[in-house]
Amino acid sequence: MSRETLLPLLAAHVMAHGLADASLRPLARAAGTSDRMLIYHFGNKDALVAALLDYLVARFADALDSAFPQARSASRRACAETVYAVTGQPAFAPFLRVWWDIVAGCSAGNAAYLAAAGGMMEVLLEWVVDHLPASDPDPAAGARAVLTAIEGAQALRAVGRGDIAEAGLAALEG
Amino acid sequence: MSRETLLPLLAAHVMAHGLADASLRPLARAAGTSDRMLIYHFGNKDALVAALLDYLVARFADALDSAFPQARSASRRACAETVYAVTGQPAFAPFLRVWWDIVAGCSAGNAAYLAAAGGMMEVLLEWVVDHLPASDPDPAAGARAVLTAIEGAQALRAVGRGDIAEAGLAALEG
DNA sequence: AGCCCCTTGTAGCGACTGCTACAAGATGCG
DNA sequence: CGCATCTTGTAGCAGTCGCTACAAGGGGCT
Repeated sequence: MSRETLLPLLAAHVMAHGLADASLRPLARAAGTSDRMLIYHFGNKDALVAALLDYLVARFADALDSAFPQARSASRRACAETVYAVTGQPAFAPFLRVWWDIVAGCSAGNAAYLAAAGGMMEVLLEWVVDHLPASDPDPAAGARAVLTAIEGAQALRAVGRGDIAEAGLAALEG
Repeated sequence: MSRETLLPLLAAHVMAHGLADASLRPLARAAGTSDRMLIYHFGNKDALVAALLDYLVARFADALDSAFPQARSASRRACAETVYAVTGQPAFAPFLRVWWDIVAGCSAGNAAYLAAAGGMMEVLLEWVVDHLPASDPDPAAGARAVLTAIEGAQALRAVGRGDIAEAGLAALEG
């Protein structure tokens, strides 16, 4: 039972039950080991969470590549709406749940969360650039506009106001 | 010492230290009372948090009215950028911190948080409608577009990627 | 005076938190 | 074999969590 064997099991538990109030004993139970061994392998809880965040960023990149259409979108709006639609599927809910835990942690000043969030946004930004229409006049700016709209739409959906999000995305230019 | 006397003190502590992991004893200390009395006044912690959320929504509405210019903006983009600029001031950081705790709680399925978030979005939506240019062809749709962009920009700023947020807002139409 | 209700303090419950001391197997190497 | 290093289990630490049982004060009532 090494870190690498443990991480997928720990990540599964975190995606099912949230990251913010994950504690060692439930995590250990989910991974078929003991709190004692988690500390042995990772040193302390902070290091465990940092490793978990790294792992989740990598899994997020995988999910983007596998769950989304390969083709470029027809417009910035279509690109944003595609991401919004796909991330609205139940399979993505655990990811988003962890994501909002991370945003809240960043807002509280947690450095490890900031690093993980930065990685995720970098991955997503590159993905959006690659999926904008080839005709886009300014892909770098377009990707930032799309990403801003996506984040806002997901926040609104998370708080039960998907209606606002959908109207907001529909008003995106081009 | 009634609920009404307590709530401002409790809210101050929550805005300074976060809502997600606020616990009774530190809350009581901040309000100059005891955990025993918090339970006496509110019944249990869930009810206390619900009352606190109600109070925070009201304070949020106040803050919007007092901290922002009365005038209408020149464009949807200008409206979004004004809100982004004002909420970027240090005085607003505690509000945003609580906000992301609320979003994370919503994502975890907490009903009280969902109600509070819904109230805040309703307040904000109305405020944006009232501050769009009078010439806006579709204020309802425009406000939703602006609100989506604002939420996304704030999420990105919270995770340290204000650069993306600013470029995203700059690309907002009209 | 006597009673009662509202408010409050003290003390504690059982469950949980991250983490550690200690010791015992397991495994590999000379 | 004998020694050492890696891995693991058991038990427990001091601290926090939400909450409660019990009792005592205080003020208003008849």
